[in-house]
Amino acid sequence: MPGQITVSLPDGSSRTLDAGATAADLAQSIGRRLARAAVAAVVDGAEVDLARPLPDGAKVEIVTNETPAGRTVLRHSAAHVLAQAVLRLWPGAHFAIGPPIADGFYYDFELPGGARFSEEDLGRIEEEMRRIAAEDQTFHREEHTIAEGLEIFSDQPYKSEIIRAVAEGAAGEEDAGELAGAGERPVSVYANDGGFVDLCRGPHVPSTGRLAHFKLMRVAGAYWRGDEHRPQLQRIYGTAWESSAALAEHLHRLEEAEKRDHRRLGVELDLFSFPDEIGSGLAVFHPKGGLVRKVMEDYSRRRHEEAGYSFVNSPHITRSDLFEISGHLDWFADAMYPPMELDEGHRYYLKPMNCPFHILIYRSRQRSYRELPMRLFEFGSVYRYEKSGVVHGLTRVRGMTQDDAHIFCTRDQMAAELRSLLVFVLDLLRDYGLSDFYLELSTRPEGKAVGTNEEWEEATETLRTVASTMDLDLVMDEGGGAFYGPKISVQARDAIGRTWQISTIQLDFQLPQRFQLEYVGADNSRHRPIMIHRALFGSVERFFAVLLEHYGGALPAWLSPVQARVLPVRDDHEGYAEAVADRLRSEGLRVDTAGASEPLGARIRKAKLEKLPYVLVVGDDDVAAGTVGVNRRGSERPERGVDVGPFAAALAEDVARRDPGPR
RNA sequence: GCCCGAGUAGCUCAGUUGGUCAGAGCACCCGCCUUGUAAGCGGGUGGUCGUCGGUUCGAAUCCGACCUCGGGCUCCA
Repeated sequence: MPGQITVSLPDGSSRTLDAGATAADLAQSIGRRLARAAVAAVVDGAEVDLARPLPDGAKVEIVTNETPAGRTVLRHSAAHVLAQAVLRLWPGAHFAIGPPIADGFYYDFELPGGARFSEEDLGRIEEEMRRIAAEDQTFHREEHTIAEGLEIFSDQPYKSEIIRAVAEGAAGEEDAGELAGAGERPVSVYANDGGFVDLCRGPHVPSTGRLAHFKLMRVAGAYWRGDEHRPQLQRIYGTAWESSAALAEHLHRLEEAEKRDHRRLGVELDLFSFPDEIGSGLAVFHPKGGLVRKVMEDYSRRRHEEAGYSFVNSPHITRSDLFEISGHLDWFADAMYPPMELDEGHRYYLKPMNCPFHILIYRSRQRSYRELPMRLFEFGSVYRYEKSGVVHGLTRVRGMTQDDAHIFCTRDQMAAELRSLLVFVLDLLRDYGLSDFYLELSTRPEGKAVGTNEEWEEATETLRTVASTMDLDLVMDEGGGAFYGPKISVQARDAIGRTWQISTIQLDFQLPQRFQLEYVGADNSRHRPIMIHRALFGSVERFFAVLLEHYGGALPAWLSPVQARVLPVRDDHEGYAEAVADRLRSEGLRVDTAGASEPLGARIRKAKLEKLPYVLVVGDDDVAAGTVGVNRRGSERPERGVDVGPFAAALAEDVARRDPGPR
């Protein structure tokens, strides 16, 4: 029928509309609720504004605000409004890029006269954003030529730079969200009724009035194009959601995440601290934290022993010669503590890595192919002079202990060795309670690497092949390898879905050459081994932090510093409480008692705040019957009259099996 | 390293414009209470207000430098 178009919907149905109808009209024709929730549309596979007229025969999908794609549109639009607000408040400000990100958005600015945002400015900016939202300004999309684009943004150096990058076909991925399509008029901009124009590919919500549930979170510095040699801009982070409930839920999640922050739990549970007197990024572990570490390490040692590793030890400090040979002083020096001058000009360095030491152990005598693979393991403490701004709790420190091992093997052995290693890694991590993994392959860091292209290619391909057999997602990290070789890292998602880099496995053809390592083969001639560097925890400190956050401080019984506390109801039950504690200790359990100087409720509360797996209460009935009252972490109500012997045996069994509960 | 912010008792925090502003709760110590599943009562110890310097008659409060921490950027186990 002339004057009408027909479009098809995702459910296979089709609808007929007047010619010139937009995606908004389509949504409206389907239902008011859909129209209200609609923020954009996907027309024949491309995301477009709701105001775009639909071509006849198009496949159309309405994007609603509560979907991931819809939230992205909301957030991109909110970033746009943020920029509009800032330019209203600071006339002459320059704005750079403002993309949506996970849970929110940001925008980078440069204020006139070198002015800087402070946290207090966020309130004013947010107010201005609300005003713009209240004005319900329409977003108008326009497409321009390069020349027109440069004219529109003639007073905006960062926008101009992006447009010129498009013109030269050199637009990076970062810019992609900022620009437009192809063809003669590749510069797409969005203009608001208020006279504000931003470079943007879109789509945007139809008007600013659709944005209501947003909040500015923080202000931070950020280098232009992520390059520390370029100007530093001011970045404002915000979050935006489709409803106030979704926003509130997001803020609540942030609060919950804060409660399981390992730095906070470290203080609350008396596990570790960072005394100022020692210096930034250098932790001390208190008795309870030290005990958790010991349990972690003991189990790791046991597993390594079973997996055919040999245990070695090496000093924390070495003469510079070692790191000259290894190449660390050429490639890693800026992450090393400066040297100590000793013994008439000899320079000594704290070690930032263990590998050269293990290499010297290998090289201490002639090796036969019969000894390979040789797996040398050490809990090796290393020191790295991290830049002051990057130190962060136990996850980024200046002194750490790696569960480090170096495997020396033949080229023929390396694929099988890597494969069994990956299985070993994942199996071990699962025993500590992590179960959701993916792999990352880091390739040659251009300009910061030793070795030939062929060697890197072979090493990288070997890792890729092995990784691809693991039935896990594999993502690329171009240029993220170590200076001597590519690496696979194991990333784990924790209980609330955050990802952490845990293990790293690096394949190295370089250090064996630099140290001229050899083994005598079956053919009676000398060959060069290759090396695998691997740390499964990454560092004991970081892994400790990850586990603390994963469990929210409620460590499973096998890792818990105190597995059960016995509480006598009255003074006269203390003897029995001690007897119960001793009975449990005889099963190898870690148990303490808390006498009746405080009311039972108060002692229960303290034990709960310490997140102990079990609190055992003993009173008259228990003394008479040889039982305990069991208050198990995570269970609704306590269980009375439990026989001590079976309880002790069951708990000991849970510990032996590294049972993950109770939480 | 860079940008923003913060450092007041072991912890969490109050301290208006510089002048009894050195405080509270928890923790800790001492008493009393003798308790059946998340805070019993009373008393007490404890801080040169991150450090050093400056402004001032007078600084926790204003200024500067440094240290440490937090949020980011860059970097990374």
